[in-house]
Formats: sequence, C-alpha cells, structure tokens
Amino acid sequence: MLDDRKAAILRAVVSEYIETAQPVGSQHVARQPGLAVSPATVRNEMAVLERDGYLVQPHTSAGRIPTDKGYRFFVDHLSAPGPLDPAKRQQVRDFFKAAHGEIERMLADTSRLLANVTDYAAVVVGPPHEAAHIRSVQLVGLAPKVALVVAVLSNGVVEKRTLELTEEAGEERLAAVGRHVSAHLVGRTLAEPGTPPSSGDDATDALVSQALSSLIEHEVESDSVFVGGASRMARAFDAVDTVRGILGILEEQFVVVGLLQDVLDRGLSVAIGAEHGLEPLSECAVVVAPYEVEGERAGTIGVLGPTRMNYPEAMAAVAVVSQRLGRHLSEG
Amino acid sequence: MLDDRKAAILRAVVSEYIETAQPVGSQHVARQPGLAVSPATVRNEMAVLERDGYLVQPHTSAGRIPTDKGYRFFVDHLSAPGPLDPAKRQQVRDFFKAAHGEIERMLADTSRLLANVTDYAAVVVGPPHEAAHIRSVQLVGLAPKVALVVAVLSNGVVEKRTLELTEEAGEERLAAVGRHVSAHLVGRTLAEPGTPPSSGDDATDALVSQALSSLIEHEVESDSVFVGGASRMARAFDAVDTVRGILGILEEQFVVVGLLQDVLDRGLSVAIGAEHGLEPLSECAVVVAPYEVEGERAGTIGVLGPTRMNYPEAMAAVAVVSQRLGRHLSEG
DNA sequence: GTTAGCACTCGGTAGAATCGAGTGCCAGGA
DNA sequence: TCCTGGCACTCGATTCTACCGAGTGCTAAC
Repeated sequence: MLDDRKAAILRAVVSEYIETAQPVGSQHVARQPGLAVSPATVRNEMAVLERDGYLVQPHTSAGRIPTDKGYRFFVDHLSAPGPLDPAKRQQVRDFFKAAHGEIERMLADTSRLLANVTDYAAVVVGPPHEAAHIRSVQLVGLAPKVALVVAVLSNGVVEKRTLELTEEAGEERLAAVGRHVSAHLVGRTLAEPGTPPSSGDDATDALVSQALSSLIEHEVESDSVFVGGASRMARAFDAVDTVRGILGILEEQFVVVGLLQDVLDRGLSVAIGAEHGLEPLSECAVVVAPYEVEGERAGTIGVLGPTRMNYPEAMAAVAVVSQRLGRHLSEG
Repeated sequence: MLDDRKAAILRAVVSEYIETAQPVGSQHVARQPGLAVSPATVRNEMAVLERDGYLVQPHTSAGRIPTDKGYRFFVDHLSAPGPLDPAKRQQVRDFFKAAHGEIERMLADTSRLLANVTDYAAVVVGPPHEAAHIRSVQLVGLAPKVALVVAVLSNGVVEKRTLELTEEAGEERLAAVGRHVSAHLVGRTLAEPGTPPSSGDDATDALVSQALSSLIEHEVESDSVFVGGASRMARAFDAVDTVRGILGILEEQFVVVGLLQDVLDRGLSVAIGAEHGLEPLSECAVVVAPYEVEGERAGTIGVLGPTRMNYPEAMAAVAVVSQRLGRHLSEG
C-alpha cells in the first residue's frame, strides 16, 4: 500500500497525464497545491513509485507516465466517483425525456448518447433474449416454401427466423402451427422452451418442432450490441495501426459482448490495459456498468477509451446513463 | 478528348499510382511496355495532361499524381470492368451458397463479405420498406398501457413500433385491432396504406388509426444500412484526421444512404473525390451498384475507398456481389 | 515530331549543434 | 532521519546544413 504522500504524487501524475498526454516531471507535481514539498523529494518518491511498478519513464530524462497498475490504483483509491458535469447530466436527462420508440433504436441511440457525453466510444448490450418471456409467436408465409417465425418477447424484442419448408404450407396451416407454438410458448422463455404436446397431426407437429428449434438455436450470438462513436478512437491515438486494431475489435460484436461480460464477471467496473485479454486493446481501458430493468440485471453499457481516459467522468457518465436507461426501460 | 498516347500515359500513371501510392515519373511511364517512347516525350505529354487537369505535381521536381478528373477518365475510358479474381469469385460463391437466415443478418454479412473481398469499407442498403407488401400485422401487449405493432413484410423485414396507449387494452381487444388492421393492410404497402373502414366501434377505430399512423411515420429513415469493414479506412490513409472524418460519416447511416442514392440517381456507378458533395470524403471514391430482387430494383451496395483505389477490382466485386445478392434474395 | 543532353528544383535523409525539461545523487541543514 | 538545494548528466526534440537523387523544363540536334 502507498503512504499518503506517494498516493498524492501518483494522483497528481495520473491527473496531469490524463489532461496533457505528456510525461509529467517532478516540478509539475511539486507545484500541485496540497503538496508542500520540493521537486527533489518528489523525485525520490517517484523513483520508488517506479520501482514498485506504478510509473514508468519513457526514457531517461523524461517525466513519468502511469502504468496500468498506476491507473488501477488511481481508480481504486484516488478518484472519487463524483457527479457528472451538470450540462452533461442535463443532456442525459433530456435524451431520456425525449426518447421513445422501439427498443433496438432506443439502445442504439443510447450508445450514441454515451459516446457524445464521454467523447469516447460507447457500447450498449441489449437484454439477453433467452431470459425474456415470450408474448406471442406467429408464422407468416413469405414464399411458397419459406415462412418466417416471429416471436415477440416481453421486453419488446422481436426474434425472427426464416424457415425453409420441405413442402408447401398454406396460410391456414401456418397460422395453425403459429397458434399451436404460441399457445405452448407464451409465458415461457427461449432458454426453456419445453416440449409442446402433440397436436395429433404429424405434419403440424413436424412444423411445430421445426419452428421451435429454429427459435432456440443460435441464441447466444444474437444478443444485440450497439457501438456508438467508434470514430472517436481515431482522436485518442495518433498511431494509425493502433486505431485500426481497435476498430477491428469493435466491429466484431461478439468479441465486444464477451469483453464487457468478462469484465463484469470479474466483479470489476473498470478494466485497464492488459487486464482485459485483448491485445489490440492493450492501450485502452473499459468502463462498464450493468443496467437493471424491473430489478433484474438486463444488460450492460460501457465506454472504451485510451488508458489515459478521464476515469472519474467516464465512470460518472456510465453510472448515470445505465441507471436512467434501466429506469426508462422499466417504465416501458 | 485525349489521343491514344496521352490516354496510354494517363492509364500508366493511374495504374502505377494506385499500386505504389507514390508520384509517378516519366521514366517509369516510359518503361511501360507498349509505349515505345522516350522519357522526354512522356514529359511533354504529361505537361499537357497537367495543363488539362488530369494530373498534378505535388511539387516541382516530383512525379505526377492523378486528379479526380484523371481518375474519372480512367474509369470511364481506360479500365476494362474485367472479371473478378477467381479466388475472390469463389469466396463470393461460397458465401452465398452457405448463406441463410433472416434478411438483416444476411445483409450485414454481405457487407462484411464485400469488405473482405475488396479490402475497403463496404455498405449494403436494404430494400426500402415502403415498397414491400405487407404480409401480416399483429398487436402484442407489452405492458398494461404499452403495445407493440408488428408488421411482417413480403421481403422478410419485420417492422415494429411501440404504441403508448391512453387506456389499458386487454389481449382480446389488441388482437381484434390487429386483425382489423391486418385485414385492411395485407397486400398493400406502407407507402400506400389507404384508410381502413370503420369497425363500428369507436375505441377500436381509435386504436386502429393509432397503429396505422405509427407504422407509416418515420418511414424514410428506417431503411436498413449495414457498414462493414470501416476499420479498413484506417489502413488507406495515414492522416489520422482524415480517418476520423471518414469514420464519422460512416457512422451516420442516413448520410451514407443519401450518398449512395445520390450517386445512383446521377446515373453513375463510381463517384470520385469531390463528385459526391461530402467534404470529409474528398479523398475517397465510391463504387456502387443496385441489386434487383425479382426484377425490381431493391437496394444498393457500395464500396468506399481512397480515390487511388483499385477501380477495376472494386467494380468487378461490386458487380458480382450485387448480382448474386439479388439472386439469393429472389430465391428467398 | 521525337529525343538526347543539361541545368535546375526541391523533398527527403543524414549528421551536427543546440536547447531544455527532467533525472539521480550528494552534501548540508532541520 | 528526512528534506532540500545544488549540480552534473541524459537524451528527445528542434534546428540547421549539406547532400543526394528523382524528376522536371528547355533547347538543340536528328
């Protein structure tokens, strides 16, 4: 553990580096109000902090930069979560006051909001589809031998699957199958669909089971993910290769979901640099928070920025948005 | 118009510049087989080409670079559309052989395919929702005073809207309204919904018209757009500001749709640099093609790359993918 | 009309000089 | 024992110079 003065010095270095992106020297730190200490003393302390892995020098005769460990200590012990800037707070409030419409658009807009507020890339993961209760199932013919299974979930999500039929089926038959599946499935979840009772008609039963299995398979990968403001990563780094790597990751939805999930699973709200395993994101930090709908954990939102991101602000923004998003969705 | 030799020189400059991204000098051009001419002659010709606006020199004593006008002449007169590289052709074939599932995922995957094949960013615009025939409409209750209108279109698209009800409505009433709307709307399009006949029940009629208006409004902006491989733009440019501008554009879906639409409307299949009005894309070119489903123009695909992109290959890829996508969607 | 020859331009690279922010260490003082 | 002023030292960044060479435009001869 760090004594008070070392902690204060570390905080000063991190804060200043976050602002300026330049290595921080002992003079700057010593100027910090509240630290009545000479640069020489600061230097000694910084040497210790470096030995202990909280800081590094890009090269001799340069100032210090925080390591991942340094950032970690900063977010864990030195940064008050703090309230969000009032103007931004208002921006969030206004957004949710005006927000309406169906859930996917809502979530996509939320990711853009979060990106605007924080000025980093933002991710919103929708509620897992398996958990929601099924409200209705319907079969609709699209072509002679193609039908669409449409399932409406209680959270407003609509799942659909195309069905390749082995033989033509008229509207009536599809409707009948739909009613049959619906009667069985309504109130259940996609995760536990159970086995529907036989209808006494082999052809119908075959279609029913086909529709059912189409609905429940491929479930995992279909969690909805929305990435907003990815272009902001181009501002955060000036190495074009770094940017490309990061954008590449953000394009792979299931990687992004996995990343957020993984961070949450480890009980963290912030993952810094190498803490999340993704190599291209080694210069990035993620701030995440779950949101709850009607008391149940429903999904996750997060912000992705450079490790030298403004953690207090990002954490505040993520907290506010996740809370308001949950409330908004709870109200329907 | 350019005489044969000037055209050949222009072609050589464009080809070489596309490959190397370096200004092309007279020696390189003269080495070109098929041009039995000395560097000095080439220099004279290049001076003329520069005077006429086809080439520029980044600075005195450098080679020449094509202007937008130069690229334009190249794609209009000098580049054979040419067949796609066999391996890539196969890649496209394999993709569509394996492809299945519902339409949005299909389109999103197609955008990734096109990005992979061309190594540029790719855009796929789905069929306009207004044009498709309605196959089914249904109302599903989500909360006491919230209902979801779900409309299934003939092309497999599902439109949904949340409805804020002024008073509670039971399942039976919602179902009745759904049947009423459905009976009226099936076979029509969202663009021409007509006016449903009165059901003789005021409360039902109110809900019907509410459902109807929710479906037809906000129509324009809901065309589905899928952008794939945006991260590849980071490879094409090394100015990080340029990259950011381009990514910013790609994040605004309706701008992208407008861009492609605009290019098509002007009867072009390629738009270069300033030809499309978007300032951040002044260093980019777009190659577009419509695709047809069952003989009808259904949507658009496109590729976005630097102006020094490989036009023949991009055009070939876009042509092949649009054609196969149309065929695939026609077959259902 | 084409080409060889030539003087000229100018971006890019390499090397030297300089600057200055920052360091580590030491010795003196509270 | 801990802090601090002083000092020599480091080394990236910046500036300047020299130089190279790819490329040009022009002219005169073929």
